[in-house]
Amino acid sequence: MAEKGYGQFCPVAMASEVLGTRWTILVIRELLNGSHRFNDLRRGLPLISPALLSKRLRSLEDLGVVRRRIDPDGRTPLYELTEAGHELRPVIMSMGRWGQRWLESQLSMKNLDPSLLMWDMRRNLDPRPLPSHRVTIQFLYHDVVRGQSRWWLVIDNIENEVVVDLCQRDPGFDIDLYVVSDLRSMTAIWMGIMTVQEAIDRNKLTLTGTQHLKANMQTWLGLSVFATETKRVKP
Amino acid sequence: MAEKGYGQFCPVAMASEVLGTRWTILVIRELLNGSHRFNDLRRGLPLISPALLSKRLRSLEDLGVVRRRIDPDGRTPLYELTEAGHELRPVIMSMGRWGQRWLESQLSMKNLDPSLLMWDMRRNLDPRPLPSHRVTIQFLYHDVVRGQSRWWLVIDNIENEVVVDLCQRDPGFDIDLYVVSDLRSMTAIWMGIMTVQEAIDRNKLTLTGTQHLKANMQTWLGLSVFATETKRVKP
DNA sequence: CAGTATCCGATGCGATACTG
DNA sequence: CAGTATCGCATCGGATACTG
Repeated sequence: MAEKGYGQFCPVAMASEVLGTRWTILVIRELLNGSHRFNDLRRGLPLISPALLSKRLRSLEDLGVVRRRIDPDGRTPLYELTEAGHELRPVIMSMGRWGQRWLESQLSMKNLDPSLLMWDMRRNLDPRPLPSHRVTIQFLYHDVVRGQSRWWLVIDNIENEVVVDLCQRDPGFDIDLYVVSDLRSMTAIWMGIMTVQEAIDRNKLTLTGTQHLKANMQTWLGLSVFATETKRVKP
Repeated sequence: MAEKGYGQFCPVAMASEVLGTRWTILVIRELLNGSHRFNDLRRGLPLISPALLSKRLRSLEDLGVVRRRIDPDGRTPLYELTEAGHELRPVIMSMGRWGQRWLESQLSMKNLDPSLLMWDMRRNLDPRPLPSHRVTIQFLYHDVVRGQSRWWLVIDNIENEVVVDLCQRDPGFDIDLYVVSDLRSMTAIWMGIMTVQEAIDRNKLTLTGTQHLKANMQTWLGLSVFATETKRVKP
């Protein structure tokens, strides 16, 4: 590697020079998804080392893609996208669409991760079909090691604002719905490869609880933004 | 680097895992631009080593993005994009648009390369405003080292098909138009940062030859596909 | 919580030469 | 023309521990 660049004035070359370094695209994806704090970013990127995340954020700041601010409330830093950063959305979206269409889901299924899945669910959950009082949903992945197998989503209305909380410990509330599944199936549902109903029919998913929540799971469980993209390779 | 992956089932992560390796995006760009032969690809990627290009093509083949065929005419291999490969066009285009809008042109201008520029021009030249007989245009970059400073484009009609030839040696035909410029200015024109007329007005470009060719240069010189994208950073 | 500091190892990749 | 073979190094980034 005498020089790191491609030596080309072509905008594609320039762009892939800066976006092509490891983790960069995923850091931007997290920012686009609404993570702003250092440790929120880490949560969405469990395998990145803090040193590297820090380095990437700094480079992106130098590039004019990320702006670092101090949270007016606390004194903790916040990272947000600049206009240039927001305009990367089409890049990330087109990559995701292509990945969903053309990469074997088998590949995805090698990267199962209950923590990431639940974190995504928390983010995309659609509270509209839910009742207006507090709702607690317990997830149990029976094929996952203890300690990562049980999760609780608590959806609440606090001052007319919907708050979704994700817990790894029993929050102590009455459970409105129990969701029992294997991790693979739940991930497949999330990715749009299988519907809730199909999973139930194949005995991959068991729902126990209030009828309303059971019947509307496909709706309140907001899927991955790429779920509507049709697979073009063996699903 | 214990493992090379990101450990995420997210389609964006999967896609950037395979598209993020060095040179991959540019190899696909070249294939999208219509290069199919190994050495044509090398010409569009002067800094890649043949070993690495070979390796990338193989990976892309394994991925189902590239198909390798034997040219029926000769016995030389041809590389072409599969359907999955063609669907990467939105990814490359969005990256290019973003690069054109948000990356300082100064950066691009560090990567000036007359050979790449002429190769691009040859490819994008629009013959429609040209006369139907053979046209020869000589380019002279007065600030470029001898051996890379003079180029000839020969546009000809052979059996009702327009053929554009790029030469580094005088083809011997009468010259219909002389284009004299510095490499930086010509590249800026190509990238849509400056118009032909502006370059002439600023004494950055001199045209000598038939009136018709001079007057229509902005048209027959097909610009970079990203030239219409407006710069959002200092041009 | 939000990072830095340090170290070190794997490996990606460049350089060069060679072949069918 | 279309690659393969080989070598060796730089460097990227992972692991770990520590700090304001």
